[in-house]
Amino acid sequence: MFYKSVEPYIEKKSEIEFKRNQIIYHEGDEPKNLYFIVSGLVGLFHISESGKETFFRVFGKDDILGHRSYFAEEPYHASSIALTPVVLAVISKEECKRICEVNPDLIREVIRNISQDLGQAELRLAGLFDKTAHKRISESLVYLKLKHPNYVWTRKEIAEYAGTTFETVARVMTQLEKQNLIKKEGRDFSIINHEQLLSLDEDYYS
Amino acid sequence: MFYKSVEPYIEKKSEIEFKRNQIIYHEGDEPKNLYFIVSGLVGLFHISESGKETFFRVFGKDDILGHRSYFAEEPYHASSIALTPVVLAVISKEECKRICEVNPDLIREVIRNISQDLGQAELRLAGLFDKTAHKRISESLVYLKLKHPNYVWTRKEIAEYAGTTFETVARVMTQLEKQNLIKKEGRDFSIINHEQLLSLDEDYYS
DNA sequence: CGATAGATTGAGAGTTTTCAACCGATGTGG
DNA sequence: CCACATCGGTTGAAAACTCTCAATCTATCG
Repeated sequence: MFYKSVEPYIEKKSEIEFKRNQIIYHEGDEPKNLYFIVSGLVGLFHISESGKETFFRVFGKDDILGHRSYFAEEPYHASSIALTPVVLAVISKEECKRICEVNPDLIREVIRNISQDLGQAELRLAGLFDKTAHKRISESLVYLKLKHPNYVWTRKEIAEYAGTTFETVARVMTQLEKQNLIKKEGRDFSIINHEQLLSLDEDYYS
Repeated sequence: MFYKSVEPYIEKKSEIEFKRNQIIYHEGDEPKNLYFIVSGLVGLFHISESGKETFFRVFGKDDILGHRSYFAEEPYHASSIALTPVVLAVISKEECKRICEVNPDLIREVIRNISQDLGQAELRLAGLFDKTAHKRISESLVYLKLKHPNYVWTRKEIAEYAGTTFETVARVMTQLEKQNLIKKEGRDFSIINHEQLLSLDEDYYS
């Protein structure tokens, strides 16, 4: 959505390609560019001291990337990794500054987007404290699958999004399949009943 | 910090007062105003279905309030509550829009602020998944106490910030006092050794 | 000084993690 | 095109951390 509204204003455009699992930028680095996704899927991950990974956000076609650190004027707090082969449009900080000045819409868009992400992050925070792993996993399955139906999410990615371990994800998915709420298909899965999956009471044990 | 840079541009100014524990706005409400804190302390809390509360953010003098929802164009995702007696300057959405147009600095300030908060929220998310309650509590003690040294934080508030229960906070604080890292003073406490408190190994059990 | 909100401490329960072993899918080189 | 290597997934059992519930204590304030 972003890229389309900014593209006309770009003067110096360049594109880069990344293979699956390649790192686009590292946690701790100073942001030098803004990126827009031309094609592919990108995940934003944080790795803690103990080595545990957390999956913060997913980005898809036309999404902007690296904007939080750029506008926060901070180093990256997490690393962006290509989940599929990815093509990015790169825009330098200087160019971005210029575009923001001639086209205030970009900044309006970005501030709305970041504000929404902040709300979402805080509600996830509350959920991590409040909800069982079972519920968080159900919600993550719906969120991730709806957002990118064609990508095959690994148990590990789901776990890192939901804030749990891949073993727990596997267990919960087995249980959800027995309840006919999802269907495992190889390593992929599909959702049979969205509403029930989200309104889960989970006092069901087979 | 915000209020000072915006004040000169305000045409219609009005102030409201709140007593301790009064609710400034409710989760779910549609934002109609922006608020600036003239004096006092405000907490942003979310209450989940099960009744568990989470403490998202603190606001103090000159901070802006209600901005996330305003810029996200969403209803409030949490409630703002006066932690002390509070005086707020109220600015209508219309006025805010006008100010943003004549004074682009406000929006630059806000986007930086929200971006930093998003980073912080996501790192808390990662910490909730990764760190022990003990460590999260130590960090919360430092954060809250440094930010507002004169406010007497309750165990409940600390717990809701750290993502744990007040009983666990009480236990950890007792332990930290035995290690001479903090000192309990009535219901208040002071920090004796910041660095050690943050670099805690916690394999220490007395 | 009594009332009340907040704090402490103990013991037991429960979810989730951890560690470990094993299984199955997928993809590649011979 | 098969065989094997590898990555991802499943399942079990035990351990661990934190929560919950409950009883008791203590600041603080009218």
